[in-house]
Amino acid sequence: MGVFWSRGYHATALPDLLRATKLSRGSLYAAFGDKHSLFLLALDRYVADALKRMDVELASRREPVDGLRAFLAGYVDRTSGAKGRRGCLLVATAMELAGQDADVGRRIGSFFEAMEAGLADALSRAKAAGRLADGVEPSSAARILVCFVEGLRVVGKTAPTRSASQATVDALLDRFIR
Amino acid sequence: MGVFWSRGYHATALPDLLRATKLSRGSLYAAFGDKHSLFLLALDRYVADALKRMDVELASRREPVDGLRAFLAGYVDRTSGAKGRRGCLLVATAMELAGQDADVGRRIGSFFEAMEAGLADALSRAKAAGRLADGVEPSSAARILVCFVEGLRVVGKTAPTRSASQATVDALLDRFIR
DNA sequence: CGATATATAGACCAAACAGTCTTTAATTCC
DNA sequence: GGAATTAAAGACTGTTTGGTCTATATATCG
Repeated sequence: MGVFWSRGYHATALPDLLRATKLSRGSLYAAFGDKHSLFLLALDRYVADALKRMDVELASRREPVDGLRAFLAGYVDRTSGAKGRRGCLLVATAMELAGQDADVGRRIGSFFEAMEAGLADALSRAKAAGRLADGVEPSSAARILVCFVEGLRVVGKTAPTRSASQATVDALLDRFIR
Repeated sequence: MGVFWSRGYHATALPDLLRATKLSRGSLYAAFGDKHSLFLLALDRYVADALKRMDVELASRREPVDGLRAFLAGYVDRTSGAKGRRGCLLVATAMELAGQDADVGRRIGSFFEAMEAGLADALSRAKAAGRLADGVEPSSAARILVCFVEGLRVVGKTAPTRSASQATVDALLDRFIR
């Protein structure tokens, strides 16, 4: 997964995968089929990790606003400095393959849907607790946040400072939370 | 430019470029050097087009709020349906190359800076005209908008409907404008 | 211990890659 | 119209690509 993450699909060559998996050529093909199948597996793992992490951060037992803060803090962490420069397998894959590869396109689409649903849920709970600013609708705010955090990953490629990213996130949240 | 835009750097092969430029192999190398130089030229053109369009949309002679609406409407148009699926050369390049290719990284970084500066300027004018919601700071709002529109391009890869994108943009602007 | 199954290392393949060079055709210029 | 310049077409090169296959070593098991 790591090698696809760092270099993207097309730029990752078989020797890179052999080095990363410490498998021989034959064993790799016996275990995973071909490069594309292996990539799909890596992408699935990346997506599963991301969704699991989001579930923890936005867990319904904690304060929804704290959950949103934790969720966004995670993005600040992953989009600043060297981590930011490394980028995001999901966003890179969306841009590189989602338009042409249906298997990939479906995965990307359903990930965004899942993230939006999780955020909408947390936002509704925040609204029920009276913590949302006037006129904020959970569903559209969730879509805004999805776009915003994916945009953070793009801008993160220029390795902004953590404090700048954090300030941006705080300023955004400030418009939605009371 | 179009062929790099549709397929990305690594996935674009010499034959694709020959077809697109209608040049022979020799002429293409005589005119542009190598693939990488030609790509940089295409990227520069794409960036110049984007900045020029932004300057028009946010031009200081018109109402700043109208300018922001026009700017965002352009993004709605380019990130919905088939256009959305085609994606954005700049974002795709940021994800594919910005981390490893310094020439590309600089161009991406300065583009984001220029966009942020243009937006910050329009937002300050809106603030001076009393059109910004309470507590909105032009500089941080500009950073938020940069992230948001780049995120729109990512999510646009799943070809959302125009009305959904427009609603999201409206909901965001609603938090900043009065 | 000896036979069998398994996994490794890496030779090997055809195709595609970026880039060069030569040959032929089309222009331009006098 | 004929000489000189330019551009086109595509053959060619060495490398690298994803993928297969064979020979060797390692491990498993009766």
